[in-house]
Amino acid sequence: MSYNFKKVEEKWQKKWYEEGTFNASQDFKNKKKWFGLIEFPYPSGQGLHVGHPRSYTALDIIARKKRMEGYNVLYPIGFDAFGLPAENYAMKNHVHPKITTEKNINHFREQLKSLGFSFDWSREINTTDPSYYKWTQWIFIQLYKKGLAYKATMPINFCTGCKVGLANEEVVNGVCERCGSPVVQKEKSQWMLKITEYAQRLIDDLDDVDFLEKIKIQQKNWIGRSEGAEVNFKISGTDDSLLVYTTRPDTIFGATYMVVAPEHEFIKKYEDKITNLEEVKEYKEKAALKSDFERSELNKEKTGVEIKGIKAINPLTNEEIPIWISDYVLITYGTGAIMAVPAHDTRDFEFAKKFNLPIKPVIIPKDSDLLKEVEAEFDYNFANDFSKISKEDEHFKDYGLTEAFTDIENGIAINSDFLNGLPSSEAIVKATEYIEKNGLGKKTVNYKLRDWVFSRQRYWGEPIPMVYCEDCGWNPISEEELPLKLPDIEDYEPGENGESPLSKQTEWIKTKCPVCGKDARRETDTMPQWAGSSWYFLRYMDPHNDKALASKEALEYWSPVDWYNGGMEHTTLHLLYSRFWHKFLYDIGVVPTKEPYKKRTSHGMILGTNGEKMSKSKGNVINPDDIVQEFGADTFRVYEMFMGPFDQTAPWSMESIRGCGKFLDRVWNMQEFVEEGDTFTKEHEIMMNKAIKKVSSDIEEMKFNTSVAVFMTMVNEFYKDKKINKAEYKVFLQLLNPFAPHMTEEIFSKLGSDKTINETPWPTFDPAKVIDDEVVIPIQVNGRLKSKVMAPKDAEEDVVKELVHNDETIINYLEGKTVVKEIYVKGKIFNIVVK
RNA sequence: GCAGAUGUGGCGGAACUGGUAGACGCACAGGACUUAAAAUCCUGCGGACGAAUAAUCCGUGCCGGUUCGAUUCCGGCCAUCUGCACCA
Repeated sequence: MSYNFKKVEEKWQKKWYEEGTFNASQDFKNKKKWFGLIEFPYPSGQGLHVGHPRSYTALDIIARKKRMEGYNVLYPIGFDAFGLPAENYAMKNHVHPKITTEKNINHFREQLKSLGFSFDWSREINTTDPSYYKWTQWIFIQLYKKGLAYKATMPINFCTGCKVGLANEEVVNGVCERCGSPVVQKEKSQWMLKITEYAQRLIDDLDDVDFLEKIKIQQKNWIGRSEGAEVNFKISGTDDSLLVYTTRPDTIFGATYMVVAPEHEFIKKYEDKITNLEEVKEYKEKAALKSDFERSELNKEKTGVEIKGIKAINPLTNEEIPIWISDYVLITYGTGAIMAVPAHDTRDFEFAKKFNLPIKPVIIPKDSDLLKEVEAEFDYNFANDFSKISKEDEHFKDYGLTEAFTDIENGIAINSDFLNGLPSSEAIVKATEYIEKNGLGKKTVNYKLRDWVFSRQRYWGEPIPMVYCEDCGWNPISEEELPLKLPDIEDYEPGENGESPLSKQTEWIKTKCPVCGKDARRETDTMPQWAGSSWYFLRYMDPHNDKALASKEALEYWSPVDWYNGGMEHTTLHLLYSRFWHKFLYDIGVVPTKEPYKKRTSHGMILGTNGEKMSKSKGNVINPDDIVQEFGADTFRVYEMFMGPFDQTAPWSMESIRGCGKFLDRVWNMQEFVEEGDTFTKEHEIMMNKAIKKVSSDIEEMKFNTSVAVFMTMVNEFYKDKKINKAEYKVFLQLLNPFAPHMTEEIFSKLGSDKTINETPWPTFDPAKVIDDEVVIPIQVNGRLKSKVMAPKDAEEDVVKELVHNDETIINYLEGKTVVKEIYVKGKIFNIVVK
């Protein structure tokens, strides 16, 4: 009786998808809800990747279990369909992206259905559908109205060969991914979203959600909060000053020069005073020509030019110090200018070495001999005479000044007047107080996070619903006009100088100003791919609503997403962007929760059989269709869950998947010897209870691989004496159902049941029956296993002790030795310490 | 450089809050069935020394520590992977 997976899988899929078995009920009042979410795919021409089902199967298992536990489950699916590949394909083959997208979606849908996922297909969404992106545009307008969307001139990646703006992922090692020409930065006026306004809340609210710790850490690192101070350095001979940001105000006494970024306005301001203006301007221009890649290239020599003719004054030492221009200072961070403390900053140290600038130590390691000497003499200013410190000087070694000393944990201030003798952490506080008290500057917080560049010079994206009028400036179109539909075009080539293809659609661009009614023009840039995915989970709650992005009632009931699984590669962009949008929607009263996702987990990547990342060029791509064809969906699902820990990478193995197929065949063939019986047999009772306990908790902890191992062990047990009864078989099938839904439903119905497994409650276990009455107690001597005895599970020490001392191996072993100590851990172990 | 993760048989991997290391699967070997092969079923399978399923020793990246007992805890290294990266 061999198993025909093709027939069985088709039968059940037809039943599920035609009858809408998994459509989430609209019962908003009487049932607990559970909303499970996976990252909706981009429908690429290559079809589904074997990596997609890993995540989808995992949450499908959880969703199926939750249904059996009585939850009203929402497990939806959709397509994130705007994006580059469709547009590039259109350029090459002159096929409208709409057509390729539709074709690809149809293919994906078939593939997903062939795997038996319990998605609610009645709620399928598509980000390129105008009824969907109407609300993406609506959210943008709300952001604009609250001042969170603004225009700014920002550099774009521009390919000198294709004359087109490129996305970051299209720039590989500084050249264009397609033609290999160098990529330069080109200034362009673009829409920006003020995500920085939410930086602090995006950090703080991580405390309230259940995300994997590594996800929280990555998000925090990305946001990059740092505390420090802004300090003014006077420009010598003027009332003006240069503002810097520092996280180490305790090192100001060691600031021996300053540096401004090439783009800093300072240069323009002092043009007439700078005596080497030509040289400075030349440096500035050279820096502008460098790409981001070149500028941040590793191990590169520092470059810079001194700005001659003006000096700054260190506010604490009152010494005149030089000002330099260098591209190691970034205009985008802090104030675009720094005070350089070469003794205690690695980059400043390198720069000072190269240009022979003074290096003045103001911190000393707390365990150095020199510190003891200094303390004994009560003279923290001993080194003010720098001529004494040279490479030959013994003291120099103690300073560790062959490199910058940056350790904040282990530093003591010296050469720093009122800070002398303080550990760095205290010195920071005291220095900051001093700065504020004396009007030199103030305490500040900085973030690495930049505002979100929201414009793309592309066709296949949501049009930005903004209009420019000569008199009124930028204004959003009226909300009644939404959606602003993407016009159908035939020429997908970019416009002049990397403009969007829409810039050539003269008729579409022409419009009236929404404020004054005069002739005006539309924005031709479109939104980035991240836009549609920043709120899609909300649309699932009420996907067909044309009055709002979702009804209040639906949002109240389904929010937040209970469990969101996705890849680590989306931790810093998609996950952060969607949290930002959600917080904004919360602020304007659209959504009821501060955070969109209660819980976030991640899956590991599936590698090729050679242990490398799957890629066409390496020829190690596994096509899911071939796998389903050869082994069936159930085997595919079981294998992907069995292959290793869910959150870690795992290589594909054709041999191992065969093993999973064999296991399912054995499950099927148990029908040949199943006996009548409506309770567990005595011999299987403990095993069944243990299995229910283990599988139930494994699923919640995503330890699917060990659940599959439990199933295999059980089957081996049933085969030992070819003994299983109907009650045992049924519970076994219920537990296995989330993993292998088709086969288990089929056997279940053949065993004679008026319900499908999907309609039965999840099995429960009896806590009293998960421990054997008799347990094996290992006996160790000096921590090494020597023998074992059987004992009742709650046996007291004296009982076990007697058993142990009657054990022949142990008697032999203890001969001629002295027992020092005996340790018994109830039901676990007996250890004898001997001499 | 910073942050995070990982390191256990030939391979993928188990091991609860410190308590029998190697569950389960793959590969491999032997056997049963078969004219034969495939499939299936049964058995073995970390290493050393053994005829041995007798005893002993070694063994969870390396070195050391705590403990009756360490894959697990602590300190110090090494290697690999993934993010980020001149963030002052």
